[in-house]
Amino acid sequence: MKESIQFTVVLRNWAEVFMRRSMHDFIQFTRSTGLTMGQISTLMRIAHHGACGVSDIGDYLGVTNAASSQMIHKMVEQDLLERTEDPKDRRNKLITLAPKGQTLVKDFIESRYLWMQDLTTQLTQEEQETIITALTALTDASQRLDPVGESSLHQYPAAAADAAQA
Amino acid sequence: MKESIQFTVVLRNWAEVFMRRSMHDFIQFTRSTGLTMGQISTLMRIAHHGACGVSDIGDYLGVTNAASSQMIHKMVEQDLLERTEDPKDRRNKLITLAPKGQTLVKDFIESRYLWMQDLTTQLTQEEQETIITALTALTDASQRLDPVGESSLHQYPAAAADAAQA
DNA sequence: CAGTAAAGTTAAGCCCGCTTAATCAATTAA
DNA sequence: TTAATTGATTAAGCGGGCTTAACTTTACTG
Repeated sequence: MKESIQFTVVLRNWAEVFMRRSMHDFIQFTRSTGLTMGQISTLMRIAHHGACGVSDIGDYLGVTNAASSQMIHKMVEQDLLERTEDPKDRRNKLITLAPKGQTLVKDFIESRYLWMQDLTTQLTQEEQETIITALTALTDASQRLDPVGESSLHQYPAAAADAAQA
Repeated sequence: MKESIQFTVVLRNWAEVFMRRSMHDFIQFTRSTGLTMGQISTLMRIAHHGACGVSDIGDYLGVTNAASSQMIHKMVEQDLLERTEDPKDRRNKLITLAPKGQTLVKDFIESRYLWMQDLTTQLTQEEQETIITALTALTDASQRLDPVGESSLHQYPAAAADAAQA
């Protein structure tokens, strides 16, 4: 059980480092873009989950439909989102990412990626390979625990690796 | 260079998974505690860096000293922070964590830890060991790139592992 | 076809974080 | 000792996010 104790400590330490750094960068990001927490989270949600309804997003954020509708209205005006009618049920609106919104999501993820890349520049080749294995396992585990069908962004497929290369 | 491409993809995927999940949990956390982004970030900052001045925190958050002072005032009233005079220079105030603030930081990190722990329950022993190695390397790299002297919370030492065990 | 339910939108108003500007206290410089 | 600087606080006011409540439109149901 010595392993278990070490495991706990390692996970806590990493959670602390990642969250502290992410919180700070996140605040900078909101200031530079003028977006709120809820708006960024909405962009991430749609990028991962695909088209959503107004109520879906409201539930996701924990606010009323009215608040969700108002937020989406502003984001459509800013060319971050697109709002179309669901042909199946014209009461529903399908909220999707506009190109500008997609770019913002990419930038948001990129800022985290760049930081982690920075961390790894000083690591040995072996350590980097270990990290590849470990993070792949964690990402896959996340996918298993919270599976999602459609996806416009989630999980860069291996085939897209070349395009993803800077 | 095939290795480099794979590395990029893995880091981006993990950054996406971690941030999306963290954003959502973070919003829930702010709602349940009634704290703002800046307040939580302030708690994390002090927990990691140690006692700060009012201006330090303002700079860190990117707001004016007035805003920082007002925020701290409220947090002191809520027993989250303590404010004392710096004996070296009585103009300075030393802002530190009150017990309640420490607990909140721990809870915040704990929520991330629990999620990651959840992810790993399904992984093999080998994979878990790989993760220990990888995250330790990343945490250490972060420490090297952003070293800090004093610390009230940062980096659970190995000796404290038993106490950290649930 | 009425009647009801569901999804969104709009409007009015509250709350609260942030800014500017003025003020106080403590330190440093002339 | 006076003047100037620095750190922090307070007050007034703006802006924006969120809520409740009323309303519109579309879909289901008896």
